[in-house]
Amino acid sequence: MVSKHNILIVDDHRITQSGLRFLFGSLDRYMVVGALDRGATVNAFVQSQPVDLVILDLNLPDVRGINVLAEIVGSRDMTVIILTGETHVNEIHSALKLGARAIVSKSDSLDHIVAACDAALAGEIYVSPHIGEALGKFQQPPVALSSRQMAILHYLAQGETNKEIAYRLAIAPPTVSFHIAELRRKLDVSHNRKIVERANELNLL
Amino acid sequence: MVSKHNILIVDDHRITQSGLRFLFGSLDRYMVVGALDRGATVNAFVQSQPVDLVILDLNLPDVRGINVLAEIVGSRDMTVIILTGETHVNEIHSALKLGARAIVSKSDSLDHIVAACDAALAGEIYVSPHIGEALGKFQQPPVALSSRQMAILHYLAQGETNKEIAYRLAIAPPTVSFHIAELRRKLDVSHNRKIVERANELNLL
DNA sequence: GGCGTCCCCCAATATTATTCGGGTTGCGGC
DNA sequence: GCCGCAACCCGAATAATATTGGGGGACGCC
Repeated sequence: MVSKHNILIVDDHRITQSGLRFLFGSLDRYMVVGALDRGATVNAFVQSQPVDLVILDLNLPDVRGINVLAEIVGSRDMTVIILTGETHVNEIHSALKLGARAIVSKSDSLDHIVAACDAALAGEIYVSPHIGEALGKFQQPPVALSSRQMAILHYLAQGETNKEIAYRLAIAPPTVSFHIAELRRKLDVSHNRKIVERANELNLL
Repeated sequence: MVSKHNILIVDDHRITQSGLRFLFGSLDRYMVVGALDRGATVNAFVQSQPVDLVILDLNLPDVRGINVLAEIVGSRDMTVIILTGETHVNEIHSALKLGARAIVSKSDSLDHIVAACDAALAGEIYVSPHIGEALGKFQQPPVALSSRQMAILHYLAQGETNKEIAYRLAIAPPTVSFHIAELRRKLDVSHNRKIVERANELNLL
């Protein structure tokens, strides 16, 4: 290998940065050229110097990691992989859709992290076993809500009363109740007070 | 220093484990004797071999880190410090109350982690700047709920109806409504549907 | 077209929640 | 003791919400 791959680390945990630096320090084919703890600074960095691979945490203090991804991906010849602590299924789907080339959990072994980098740079898509398992558990809940039901769920989550929702949607209050009853049925809960909670569990919000 | 301090790491992020191993490997006075990623295995470990210092993550996959702390602290001559990713104020207070000797954020620099270990072993209590700042922001708003209000809030959070709550507490439904109105007033929300949400924000649950 | 299905809507009615006026208890201070 | 105060409780009237039953429109399909 004639030249090393330049790696940029984006993670607010200093200890994680340190661990990654140590890890890649032991590998000849990689070189860490920077480590950032804020999402807002990433774009400037990748435009100021060549970066081949970005290792991005989804959980940053200032910006949602997913937004950083959206901002930098595709702008130049650069591969982005996600290294995430908690596993939020819909964020992972979004990341892949946006063009992330690999997803690894911080709970995965170091071997998996390296494997993800190698695979991503080779043009493959890599999802670690830990993440894959989590994705498997969440196989599409077959709860399909109509647009009306979705809208009402949305307002419900804001804590609005039926009357307010009725006013907003320009329908009669009993109609709101009707849709809420449908939500209760589809979400399989007994009380209205549990609907929002359940919807959050299912990532319907 | 005649002997090294034995450190046990408890953190589900392998990369963090690795970073800590690397960090303490560069310090003569410390030695990492183990790294666990499950809370359930901690107790067995500390009883099987001498451990001077436990570095504990609060966010573990199986058990709440705070419970692990409660289980192991005081059982023997052992110091526990908390190394946490997200900063949940009430958990931090609980941890200190339970006997944790230091709190450090994963976002803190490595120097702070080492400082926390040194201070904790010296008998001091150490709270990192990052954590201290977060604690400062949250200066408890003085929302004091009566025991009745607390009980009703609890059932409310379970999604029960007024009638059910009335039955459980053996009081009349209108009385439940009365208490709920008090909760609305004290929590400063306009709708019942926001009470639980607000209570969670204020860590009243 | 005719049929089935799904989503949407509403009025009348039943159920639940809230407000209001009023009462009890317990507790610290004058 | 007596006052004020706060927390607690209730019944009856009122307001809000849920359910039921019925109907309309859009779509796909034979």
